[in-house]
Amino acid sequence: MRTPKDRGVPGAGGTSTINDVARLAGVSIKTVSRVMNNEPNVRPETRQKVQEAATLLHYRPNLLARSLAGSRSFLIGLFYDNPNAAYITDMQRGVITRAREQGYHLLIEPQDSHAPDLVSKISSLLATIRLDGVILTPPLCDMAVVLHAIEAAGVPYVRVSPFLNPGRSPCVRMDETQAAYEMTRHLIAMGHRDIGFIRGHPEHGGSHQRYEGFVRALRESQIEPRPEWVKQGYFSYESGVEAGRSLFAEKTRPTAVFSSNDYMAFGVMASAQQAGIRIPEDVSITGFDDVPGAMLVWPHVTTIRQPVEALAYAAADILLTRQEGEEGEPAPQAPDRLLPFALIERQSVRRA
Amino acid sequence: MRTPKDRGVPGAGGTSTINDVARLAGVSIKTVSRVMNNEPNVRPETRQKVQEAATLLHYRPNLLARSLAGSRSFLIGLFYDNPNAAYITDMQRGVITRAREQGYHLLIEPQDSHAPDLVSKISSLLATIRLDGVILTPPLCDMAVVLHAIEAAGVPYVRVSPFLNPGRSPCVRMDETQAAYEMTRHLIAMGHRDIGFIRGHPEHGGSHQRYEGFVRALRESQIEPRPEWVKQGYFSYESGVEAGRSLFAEKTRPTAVFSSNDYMAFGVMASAQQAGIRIPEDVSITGFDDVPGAMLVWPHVTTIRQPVEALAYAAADILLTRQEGEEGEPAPQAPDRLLPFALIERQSVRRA
DNA sequence: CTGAAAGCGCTTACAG
DNA sequence: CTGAAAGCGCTTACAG
Repeated sequence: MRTPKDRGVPGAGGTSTINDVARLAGVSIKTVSRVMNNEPNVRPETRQKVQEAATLLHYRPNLLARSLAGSRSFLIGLFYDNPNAAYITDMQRGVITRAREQGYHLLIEPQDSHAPDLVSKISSLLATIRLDGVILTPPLCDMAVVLHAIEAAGVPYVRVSPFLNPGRSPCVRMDETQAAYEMTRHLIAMGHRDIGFIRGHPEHGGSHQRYEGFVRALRESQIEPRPEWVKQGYFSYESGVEAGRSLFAEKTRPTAVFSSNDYMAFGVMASAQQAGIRIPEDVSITGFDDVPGAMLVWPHVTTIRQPVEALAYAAADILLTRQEGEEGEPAPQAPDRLLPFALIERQSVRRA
Repeated sequence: MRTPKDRGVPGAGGTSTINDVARLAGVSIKTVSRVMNNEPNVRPETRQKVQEAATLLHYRPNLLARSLAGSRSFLIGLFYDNPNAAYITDMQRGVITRAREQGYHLLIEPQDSHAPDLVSKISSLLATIRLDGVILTPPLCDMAVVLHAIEAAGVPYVRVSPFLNPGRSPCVRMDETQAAYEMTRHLIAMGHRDIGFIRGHPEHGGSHQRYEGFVRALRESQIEPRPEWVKQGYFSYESGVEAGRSLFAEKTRPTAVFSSNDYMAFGVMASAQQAGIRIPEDVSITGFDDVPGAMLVWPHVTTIRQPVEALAYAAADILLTRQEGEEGEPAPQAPDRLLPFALIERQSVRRA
């Protein structure tokens, strides 16, 4: 008779434990622990003996036990509230790629940023399961209450593309302002001076940065943005349709429209089509993000490629590198990591 | 001086433990455990005392400790190898929705189904972290070696849309054959008799079922499928372009093309456009899946809506319901759950 | 209805 | 270079 969960013979179907390995190798469990964690101060022969025993028994350290006894859980949490499937899967892929290099796993925690109990949910989660780090994307990364809850729980976190509170935590980002600036410069270089703009969701920091880059490029060319050509959108296809309708109903029409993201650009294109406005013959369209759909619509959309997966990888890297580092100070003010974007020219823009 | 990880005063910033609650409530930790797990046999007053103490201390049972001591980890794993972002996020959403109802969390484990060490990776993962259940999607759910590894680890699993080995595990699915059958019937009802077909990736069971439904509907109307109108695709946009080119290069052209998924349908549409073939005037197109892009391309694609999120919810439900159930027998041969699909008519089909 | 003891599988802090 | 002891925060199996 053994414990209720009968593990049977070590290595035979059931899982073997550190005790099984220690016994087989003829050492203490502490030595097995040292070997498994690649700690120094183990005689080479001893190390090998242990490794052989571990291999023989198919031994894998139990993550849960390591977590409870030690100071690491080997779990990273990804918090988000974003309906863009491509963005989410790219983020996940980037984080997992880096996490796996170090034996970490990813817990995904989609959150409703408008839920009244958002903070208590996060606090509760963090108390229930000790995460070694959390990655935050917009708009959660700009919510002070969220940051506060995570800080209160003492969990390290990295923010992706934050807007508010720079310096409050390590961050990864691309230069959204510069990207919008360059896109606008591109339109101007193509001969456009009458350019409309569809703003993104006001709760997303990127929306403001993109607008800022747009205005900066315009003014640099002595063009004043015309308020009637700047429409508010919410990053959704539908909001793009509506913004497009409103824009194309103005007395005079711009020759180009810069949408703060691709989905809205698709909406603008649909509204143009309904109004009998041809793209790019009558009006040029540009987007932002380079989602897969940008190659699906016709004409294909000129846009900015966000390095989402690379941002995610970098965010995980900050978390895990610090983890491995000295216990001491949290690395001398880790500077934000800035990743490059790319302007992708396709068929939705033509010379004015 | 306390332990190295100084938790400070219970409830003040740090996390409180079952001991803190027991002390404050004046009971044993076993009683606290009973209350937290909603077990019977606790006097109402005792229960209340404990609950008050727990609330006061912001007590949350440590998931890792529960896992190690008990038989549950409160962790579900989702294994997949699928590039379709919408499918993945829908799956995740469905699983998480159900999992949260019971305090469970989701670990995502994308896998390369062609990796030579796939099985050892899965075995290793399962030994490292005791999951309470695993959900498998195509093509992983049809790989015998994968099923074997999970069974060897003694972890319950549910398969989504499996093709092979029916009855080997609980499954959730929609009737893919019937869906393809109905789509084909729809085309026939619209006057089409010359119908082409783009097959899906041969490693995905659905590919064969969809083709089978197509052929069945055709034969039922005394139409024999023409081999030169059946092209092999691989579920990707590019493979759709290629299949479309090949199809439209045949001496005679079908009046409709049924693609085994939407992305290939988009590719077929692109190849048609390049060949100067109008949709739906010259040829009707249908897809399968109803990905967001189906509403982005023009004309919008008539397709089959898969209940992905509902399938995921159902899969998690099977896992968690069994979890809660009797320890004894694994529920008398849980029947597969069959979920309804929907045929979505849009603009890519017209009467022949 | 309640609790004391043992133990889950590891790591920590220490001693040698 | 190695190990014995204690403990992480819970649940299990019992006893009363």
